[in-house]
Amino acid sequence: MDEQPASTKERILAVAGDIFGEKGFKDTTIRLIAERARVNVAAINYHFRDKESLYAAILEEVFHTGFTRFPADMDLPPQPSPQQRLRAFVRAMFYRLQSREGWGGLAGRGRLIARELLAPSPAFEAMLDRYIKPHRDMLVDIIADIVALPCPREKLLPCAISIIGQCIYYAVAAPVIGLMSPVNAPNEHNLERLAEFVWVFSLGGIAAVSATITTPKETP
Amino acid sequence: MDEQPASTKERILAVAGDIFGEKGFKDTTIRLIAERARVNVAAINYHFRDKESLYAAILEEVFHTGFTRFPADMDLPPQPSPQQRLRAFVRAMFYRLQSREGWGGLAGRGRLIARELLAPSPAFEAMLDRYIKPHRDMLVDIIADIVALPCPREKLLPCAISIIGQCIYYAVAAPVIGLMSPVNAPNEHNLERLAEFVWVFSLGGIAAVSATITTPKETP
DNA sequence: GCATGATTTAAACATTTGTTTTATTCCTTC
DNA sequence: GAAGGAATAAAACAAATGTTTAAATCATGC
Repeated sequence: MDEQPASTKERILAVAGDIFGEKGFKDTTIRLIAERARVNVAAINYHFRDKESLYAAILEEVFHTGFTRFPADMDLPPQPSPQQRLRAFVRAMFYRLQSREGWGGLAGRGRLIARELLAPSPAFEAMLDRYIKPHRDMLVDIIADIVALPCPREKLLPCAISIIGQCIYYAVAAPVIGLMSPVNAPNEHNLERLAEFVWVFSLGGIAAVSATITTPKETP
Repeated sequence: MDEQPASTKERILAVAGDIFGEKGFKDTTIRLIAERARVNVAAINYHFRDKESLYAAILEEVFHTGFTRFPADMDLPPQPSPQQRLRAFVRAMFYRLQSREGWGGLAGRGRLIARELLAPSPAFEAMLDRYIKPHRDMLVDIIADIVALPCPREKLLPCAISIIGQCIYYAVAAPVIGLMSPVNAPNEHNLERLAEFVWVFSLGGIAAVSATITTPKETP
């Protein structure tokens, strides 16, 4: 967590991300960041004007590194099937949210994203356009290819929400899942297994929804 | 929101739930509660010792009314099929989290639950044993009946997490879903449609997972 | 070597906020 | 109707916290 000296500014960025993720914006104090980064409180305001700007800088950094290190087409073979693309998408999402190198696992930056979903900060709205919307569109494209039927994209959006929802739920509810079912707690060891499960489950979900498109009837 | 006079204590309970849900524990100030409840600040400490005890009282009330008003077997016909029981379970979950009479919709108590998942308070742990674990077990039972194959319950737990995850995601990410896809924003009007969708999607997911149990092979 | 600007530090400031104190009012009961 | 406790109100308190100030230190270019 606390590494080599590095520059003051870098040390602040390094620890602030973890602390913001762990405690949320309001609960995070400039003084705690200063202490963990071994830096004077005023240095934070000097380098990043105020607490809110520091937070915005963190958010930008978190999204950028998360999406560049784990792109949605991560580890895909050439000419992948839409099913394979969905698997890569889900896997990347889990890595981004849960792995130590991604957004930092349980106590780290993955939780910062979860917090933003619950109560978006002004700085978050920019991330929506720059990262999240294109990412969602990519997923809808994949789903459309899996369904392989003429179908308006709006009908596919709920599928995308359900898939993303499963992934993000693991990030949001990590503490509670850990308490209630330690085996399924999202962490480095379970990552691949959980991603695989969500993928299989979602393929089934898409198939079921797809069936209601061809034959617009009630399922049992 | 601000109704008749009622008693001081009741007025505090009524507005505090909404405010805690909207802003979270730390961001909620005793003074704001006092103002909205048209009550003196000291009255809050008088009736509920301190802020944390007030919060614990709210949490207890929220879980109790949520689960009694919308039980998991809500509106079920006699001798329901396991599929129907799943539908009722999902529907009750949506009503609990999203409807005005339940945990209070977007700005209300549903968000309070979402916050607890993300960062459980000490008071929340009691709710786990009293409400959440039995509720989860009920869902696993339903899934087991749908799968209708000899299968250890641990294998079914991820299904339960995926289903609950979808429901809760709508509560957690309501603000962002509202921004990105207003049509699917969880609210009183969409409630039934969203619940129906999650139900169909989940039935498909269970079927897909079920298939991997009988024939332990890879899906495409 | 020094002068200038960037960086860091310690201290102080101003505000917010949970809580307590003390006095006053209200209500029940004898 | 008076007494006594419960409830409410206004004010004060103490701690936490984001920010600023002003001085000290460091680094760089001449």
